[in-house]
Amino acid sequence: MSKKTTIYDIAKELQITAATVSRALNNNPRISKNTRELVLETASRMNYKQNRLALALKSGKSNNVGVVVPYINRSFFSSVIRGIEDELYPKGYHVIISQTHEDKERELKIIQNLLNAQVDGILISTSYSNDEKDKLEPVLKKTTPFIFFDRKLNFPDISSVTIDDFQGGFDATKHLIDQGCKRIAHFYVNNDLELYQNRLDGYKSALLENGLEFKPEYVISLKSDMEAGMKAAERLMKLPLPPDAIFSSTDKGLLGAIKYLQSLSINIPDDFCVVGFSNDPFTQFMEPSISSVDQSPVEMGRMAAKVFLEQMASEHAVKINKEVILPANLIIRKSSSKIQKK
Amino acid sequence: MSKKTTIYDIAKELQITAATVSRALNNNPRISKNTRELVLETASRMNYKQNRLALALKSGKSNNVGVVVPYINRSFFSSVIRGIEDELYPKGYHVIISQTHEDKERELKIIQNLLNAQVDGILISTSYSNDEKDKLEPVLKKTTPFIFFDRKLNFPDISSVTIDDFQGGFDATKHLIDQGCKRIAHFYVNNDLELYQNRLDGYKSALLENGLEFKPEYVISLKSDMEAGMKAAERLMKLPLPPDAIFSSTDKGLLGAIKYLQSLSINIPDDFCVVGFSNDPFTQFMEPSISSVDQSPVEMGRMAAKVFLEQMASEHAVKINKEVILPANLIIRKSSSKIQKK
DNA sequence: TTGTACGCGTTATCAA
DNA sequence: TTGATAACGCGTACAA
Repeated sequence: MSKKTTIYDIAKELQITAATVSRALNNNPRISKNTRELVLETASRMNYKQNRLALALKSGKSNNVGVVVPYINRSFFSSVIRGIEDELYPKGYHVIISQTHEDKERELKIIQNLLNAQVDGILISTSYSNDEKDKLEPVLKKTTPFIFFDRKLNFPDISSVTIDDFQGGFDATKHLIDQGCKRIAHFYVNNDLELYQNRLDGYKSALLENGLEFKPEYVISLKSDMEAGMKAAERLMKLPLPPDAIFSSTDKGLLGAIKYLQSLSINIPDDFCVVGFSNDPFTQFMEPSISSVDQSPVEMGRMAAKVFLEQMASEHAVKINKEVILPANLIIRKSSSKIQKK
Repeated sequence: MSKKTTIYDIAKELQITAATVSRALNNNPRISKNTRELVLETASRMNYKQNRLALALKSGKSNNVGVVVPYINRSFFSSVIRGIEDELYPKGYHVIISQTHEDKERELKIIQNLLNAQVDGILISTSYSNDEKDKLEPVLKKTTPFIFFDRKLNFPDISSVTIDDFQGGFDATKHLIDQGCKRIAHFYVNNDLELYQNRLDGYKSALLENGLEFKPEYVISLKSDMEAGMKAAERLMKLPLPPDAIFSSTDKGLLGAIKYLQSLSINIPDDFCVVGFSNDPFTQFMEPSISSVDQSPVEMGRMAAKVFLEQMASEHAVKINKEVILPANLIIRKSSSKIQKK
C-alpha cells in the first residue's frame, strides 16, 4: 500500500536532517541520546526498514553470495547449500542459488550474471567440461572471491574445499579386501572432473599395496544412473572370471548393479560385496543397506562458507589460496559386511 | 584488479555523455546507429558489465525473489526450489534461499530481511506454529507479493499453490481398500498445518464411502521420523485387533513402521499393505518398493513461480488471489500390491 | 551535536 | 540525436 518509509520521511517527521537519522540508526556515537531514542522510536512507529540495495550500492558490498551447482535437488548439493546457508545467514549474507544443468555455457552466463548482480563472492561446484578450462579463466581473474567445492578446477589463486577422494577410494577398496574379496571391480565415472580419477587412483593403490593385481577389464566407465549400472554389472558378470566385489564411484550406478545381481540370485554380501560413494540417503534404507563413502556435504558447505568469510576478512590482502581437504568417511553397512554381520 | 568499468568510463573514452552510453546499451531508438555501434564495441572492449544494484535502486525492482523453506536439503523442498529456479531464471530473476529451521521467530526475521533486501516477491512454505497466525499477518500486508506453496496459511488475498491433499488421502485409502484391506490405520502428523488434516479427512472419507468404520484408535499422531514410526507401529500391533494396512502421511514414519513389521516377520504386502505420502526418492529403491502419493514438487515450484510472474505482470491491478491446487498422484508399488504383483 | 553536500551507477526527463 | 540534470536511499567527510 503506502510507499516504503525512508530516512527522509523520518527526518521530515522529526524536523531534523536525514544524516542525523542515519547516525541514530547506525549507533553512531556522534549524536545525543535524546535524538537517538526519538529517531529509533519514530522509525519503528513508521515501520522503517533499511533499503539494503541503497546500502549495497553505496558501500560496494551487496552481502549476497552466489552459489552455483549443477542441480540443487541432488541430495549432495542441497546439503552443501544447507551448510553454506547455515553458516552465512547469521553473518548477514544472503545466498543466491543458480543451477547450471550441467551445461558449461550456462555456467559461464550464470557467473557473469552473478557478477553483474554484485555478489560478494561465488561458491561453485563446476560442471563437466571437455578441456574448456580457458572458458572460465577470464571470469576467475576478477577481484570477486571464488571458491570451489567438491568439483574443483585447478586454477592458481582459487581456494577450494573438497574431500579426500583418493583416501575414500583407498579405504573402500581396502575394506573390501579385508572382507576377503579377491576380484574387486570399479565403477568409474568418465568425465574431466579429477575427483573420479582420484577415487580410481585410491582403488588402484589399495589393490597394489595388498598384493592384488589391477585388471583394466574390471574398471567400467559409466554414467551415474541405475540403467548404466545394470549394464555395467551385466558386462562384468559375463567376464570369464567375474569379480566378487564392486567399489563404485556412484551410488546410483551401484544401485543398478545390485538390482542386476539380485536378479541373478546372487546374495549380497555373502556372495558379493559392494561399496558405493556419496552416502546418498537411500543407501541406508535399502535391504541390504549399502556401504558408502560419506562426503559430509553439510560440513563441506560450512567449510566453503568459512573460507569465503576468511577471504572477506583479509580484505585487501594478497589473494588467499586455501585448499581444504576434508576426510572421506567410509560408512560400513550390510552390503559389505561379510565377516561379522549380525 | 582494475576497478569495474561504468558507463562513465565508456563515456569518457568516447568523449560523449553517460546518458548516451546508457541509451546505446539499452537499445533506445533515440540514438544514431553509428554511436550505438561505437558504444557497444567499446563496452565489450572495456569489459563493461551492468551494475544490477544501481539499476535496482533506480527502478525499485531488484529482480530477486526470496524463497523460504524449513530446510533446503529435504528432497521435497529442494525439488520445489529446482522448479522455481528453472522457471524464474530465464526471466532474469535470481532466487534467494533462506531456511527457517522450522522456527517461527526465525521465519519472521527472514521475511523482514528479504523485504529489506527489496526482493520482488516471496515464495514460502511456512513453518509449523501454534496459532501464531497473527505474527505473520502484518508482514503479509505489504505490497510485495507473497505466494505460499505446499504449506499454506489461510490469509485473504494471498495466492497459494498446493496439492490436493484430501484427494491424495482418499486415493491412497481407497487403493488399500481395493487390495482387500479391512482395518486400515493412519499415521497423522500433528501440527497446525491444514494439509495433514486434509489427508486425514480424505482417509476418513474413503473409509466411510466404502462401508468401513472409522476407528480413532487406528489413527496415530507422530513426528516425521523413523523412530516415531517404529513406536507407532508397535502401538498399533499391540492393539487387540491390529490393523492390516497403514496409510501414512509421512514416508519416513512409514519406513520405521516397515522396519518394525519386518522385525515381526510380517510380510509386506502379503500380510500387510502400506502406502506413504511424498514419494520421497528412497521409497522406490526399497525392497519392497513403497507405494506413495507423489506431490510433483518440481511442478509445484514451476507453478508457484508462474503465479508470481502473473502477479508481477498485472502490476498495479488489484491484488490477485489465486489458489492453484495440483493433483496428487498415487504411485502404486510393491508395498501395496497384494493382488497382482509380478 | 547536527547540518550540508556528495557519491555509489543507472535511467528518465527535459532541454538543446 | 545528444547533453545536462535529477533521482533512487543511504552513509560519511567536512563544516558549522
